[in-house]
Amino acid sequence: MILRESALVFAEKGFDGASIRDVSAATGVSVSGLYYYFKSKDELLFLIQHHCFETILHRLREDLSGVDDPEERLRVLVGNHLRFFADNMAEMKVLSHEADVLPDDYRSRVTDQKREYSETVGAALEALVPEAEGVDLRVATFSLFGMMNWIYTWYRPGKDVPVDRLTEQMMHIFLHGLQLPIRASDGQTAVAEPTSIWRNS
Amino acid sequence: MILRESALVFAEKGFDGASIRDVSAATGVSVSGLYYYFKSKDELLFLIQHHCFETILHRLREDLSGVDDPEERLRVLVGNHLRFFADNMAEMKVLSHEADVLPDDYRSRVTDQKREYSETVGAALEALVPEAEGVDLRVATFSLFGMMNWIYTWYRPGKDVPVDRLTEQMMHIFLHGLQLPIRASDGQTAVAEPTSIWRNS
DNA sequence: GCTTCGTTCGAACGCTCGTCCGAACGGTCT
DNA sequence: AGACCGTTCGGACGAGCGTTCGAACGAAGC
Repeated sequence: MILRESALVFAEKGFDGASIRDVSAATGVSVSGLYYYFKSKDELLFLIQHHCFETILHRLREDLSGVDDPEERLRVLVGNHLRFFADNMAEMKVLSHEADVLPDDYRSRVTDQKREYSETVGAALEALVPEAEGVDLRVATFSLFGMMNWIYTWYRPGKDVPVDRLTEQMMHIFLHGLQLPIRASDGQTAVAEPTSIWRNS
Repeated sequence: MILRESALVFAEKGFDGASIRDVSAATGVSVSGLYYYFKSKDELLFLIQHHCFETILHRLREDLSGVDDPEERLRVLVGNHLRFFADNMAEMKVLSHEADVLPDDYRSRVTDQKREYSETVGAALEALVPEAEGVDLRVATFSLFGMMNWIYTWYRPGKDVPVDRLTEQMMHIFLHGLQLPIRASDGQTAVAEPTSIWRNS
């Protein structure tokens, strides 16, 4: 598939750093042949990103349907995200890196997908910690995304822990942390109040 | 300062996407004037990255000296990282994005700095959870880095929570998570064993 | 056999890229 | 005054960029 090969090239050299001729060499399709399939280099990038989000959103809706428990929903979500990431590292690197390179019309369509995705995550989180009024949901959401998305910089499938364990571990960090005892202000150890730092004031 | 203005340009357009003429326009220095200060575009990028790491490493060593408590060391580390990030969003975006664009000789020097930095973090973490043999330190370390580094995609100084609170919140997530009760396998709630998922087998 | 259609390509277009050259500037020394 | 020096610049260089055009292909329909 041309999209996949192109994604590899863009992931390695960056979108601007890779030339159409690089893509041509990698895919075996002539330069003008590429322009038969895509009407511009921008559209090629858009198609990669759009197809990627389409797939991940599709799978997410499928796997989430019928799952009601908030924590379980989050687990499904993280598992899905990490599995897709690990299976499509090149595409996801392109997705993370070249988010704002596209001209407005293309970009807004990808942004819409991205918004739907992160709102799904936000909703799952909100369902999980509804009791904490004034929770800084934004920080929590993006911290989770940060953990997950950053793996394209270090994770090597086959050498690092498998995706299932990665999911477990990140879920654990996010829900329970390293689980050190929390020091109370009187110097003794204590269990944290769930909402201790989650209030906004 | 030329380095700072250049970083802004590179952050906005990407290193390959930005031309020397863009940098010239942003800095007010003529194109050939720039080549009086830097012998190539690559060197300009290198100087930005190198100077950035130099500063952050310098401050880190300063702030860490005399701090012995492992948890406190981690707090200093996270605080430093986030503060520097928030104060130099453009440079840090360039640092994150264009890490592997440089030719080998430049890149290896930046990689050395990066290694020193992440080993400092790794050591702090190891000191914090020494009791857990077979801890997957790698996952923990990069999850923390992910949370922190990802902020360049969403954090807006002045609009989001201040850096101090951000530090607090990320520390809390990383050490204690959202603090939901952990379900034991018999269906009752229970307190997690600190090392529960941190063993490797 | 001839035409049409979807597909593929080599070669060229105009343009922008990173880099370099030679001249010009304002000081400071003799 | 003249010579030198660090600094700055306009303008040019070849290379490579994204994109386009017209020709060539094999298969399908008449």
